[in-house]
Formats: sequence, C-alpha cells, structure tokens
Amino acid sequence: MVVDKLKKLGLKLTPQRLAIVSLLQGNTRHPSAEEIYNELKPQYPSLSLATVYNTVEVLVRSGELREIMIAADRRHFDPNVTPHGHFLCRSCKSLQDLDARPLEIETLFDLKGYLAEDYALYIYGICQKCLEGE
Amino acid sequence: MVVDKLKKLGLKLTPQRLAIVSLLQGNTRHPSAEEIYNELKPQYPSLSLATVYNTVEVLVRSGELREIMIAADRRHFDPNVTPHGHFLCRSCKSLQDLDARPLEIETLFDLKGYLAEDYALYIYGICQKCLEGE
DNA sequence: TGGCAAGATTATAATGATTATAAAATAAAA
DNA sequence: TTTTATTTTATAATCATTATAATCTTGCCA
Repeated sequence: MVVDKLKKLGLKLTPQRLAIVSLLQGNTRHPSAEEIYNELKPQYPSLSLATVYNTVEVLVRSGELREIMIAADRRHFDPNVTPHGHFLCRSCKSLQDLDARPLEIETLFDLKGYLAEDYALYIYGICQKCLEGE
Repeated sequence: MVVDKLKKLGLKLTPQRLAIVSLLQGNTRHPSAEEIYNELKPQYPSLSLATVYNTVEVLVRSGELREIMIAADRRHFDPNVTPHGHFLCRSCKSLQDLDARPLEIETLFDLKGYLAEDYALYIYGICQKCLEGE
C-alpha cells in the first residue's frame, strides 16, 4: 500500500508524496518527472516540480523506483523494479516494457572479479503497432 | 583508416574532424564530448565544443560511433560498435567495456512483432580494482 | 489537544549539458 | 584560381535537473 511504502522509508506522509506514489503505483507509462508533474498539477495546484524530483530521487535511492535512461534528453521512471528490459520505438517514440525471463548476467558475461548489482537493458527498433500500421 | 571513414560518409576532410576521429579510433576510454574537446584543445586551439558535438552527431547517425547513456548526467561515446555491454563502477565511477559473447536478443525476450535494431546493456556495480583495493 | 522541531514544500535561481544561430573560414570541384 | 556548399567558430538559447532559502506541515510529546 502507498502509505506503507512511504512509512517504511521513514518519510512523512504528505499529500504530494501520496499523490506521486499513487500515480506511479502500477503505472506502465514510464513517465518523466515533468509528466508526473503535469498529471498531478490539476488536482494539486500547489505542487512544485522540485517536489516531484525530490520524491522520485528518494524512491530511486531506496529501490522502490527504477530510473530509465533509454533516451538522452530526459529520464523516465518505472515502478516495476523486477528485472525487465525496455523497448524504445524510433517511429512512434513509445517506451514499452519487455517482459522477459530474468537476464542471467553472470552467465552472459565474463564478470569474474566484478560485482554486478544491477543492470539495464534497452532495445531500440520499431514496435508492433508501427510495423502493422505501415 | 581515418580519412576513408570520413570520405565514405561524404564529409569534408577538416583538421578538426580528422583529429576527433583519430582520437576516437581504438579509444576504450569512452570519452564525453567535453573530454574529447579538452584532449584536443591544446593541439587545436581553435577547436570549438560545437564542432565536437557536430562531429560525434554525424558519426553516431552513421553508425560509426556508439552513444552510451549509462549515466544520466552526460553522454559518453564508444568507437567500438560491435555488440558489447558496459559496466559503471559506483565506487570509482569508471566506465568499462564488458567483452561478451553477442547477446541473443531474440531468444532472451519475446520480441514477436517487434523489430529490434539495436540494444544497449548497462551493468552497475563495483569493478575489480575497487573490490581488491578495499 | 497544542506546541515544537525536524523534515517537506515551494518559488525561484543556478547549473550544466546540449543545441541553435549566424557570421567568418575553408575544402573541394570546376 | 574562383566559386560554392559545407564547416567551424563564438556565442546565445534551451531545457532538464539541482540548489537555495524562506515558509509550511507532519508527527511526536507534554
């Protein structure tokens, strides 16, 4: 639950945080900070972009939120922190989850001597919709 | 050869471009645009950062150079465009190549209906040196 | 409950990477 | 050479993100 998630992190329960965490909960749209801000602003007119950045920063640090750096111009966020890749369509620019069996990092690479803590897999191409629609 | 690479792309052979492409040739340090600029500035005092950005842009577009978005604060570049991953050490911040057997994208993921043209694999953790030295 | 202190929010400014602009320079073709 | 399209350059503009500092709130405790 949203409240538990914040409490677990020792964070105060503010309306802004509750709204941000609620919006992210189960969200598969991979919003940017600004998109989160724009979606919540109508209901929370006092909301500041800085608060969105602060909150996602805390969530990413604590492992509750995943940062997606598939595109150079802005970061996106994904509340699904289980291992999975992301697909960026160069036609429609959509950013989609790639549900996958977990990637076996250790067997894929010769990581002798390295400690691999996390990974990101980004795939670029043309998505289903764009392939059909053309 | 450097000259051929530029000619193949239909680009004029300017000293700046030759210098940038030469610096990148075989370079495994994954420099940022600013690092390229700083390394060349002493020998090419007239060099502008804009020229570095213009040149890497052309090279990336043409597939001669790979853009690395492993860190959110700046882009890095890699002249090795054969499939391989990258490792970012959270201790010493070094960015290293992960020589790997090619990743079998199609078998890893259910990409039915998607056209995968390219991918990036980033691994985060602690590198050999930092593990030993501590 | 009311007051307090730590932490949060806000508006705003600052930062810093990247991109745009437009004038001056130059490579390459005739 | 002359010419022209391209390139370089200095500089300004853009835009995402971070820092700042004043104001406000949550959560705790008397």
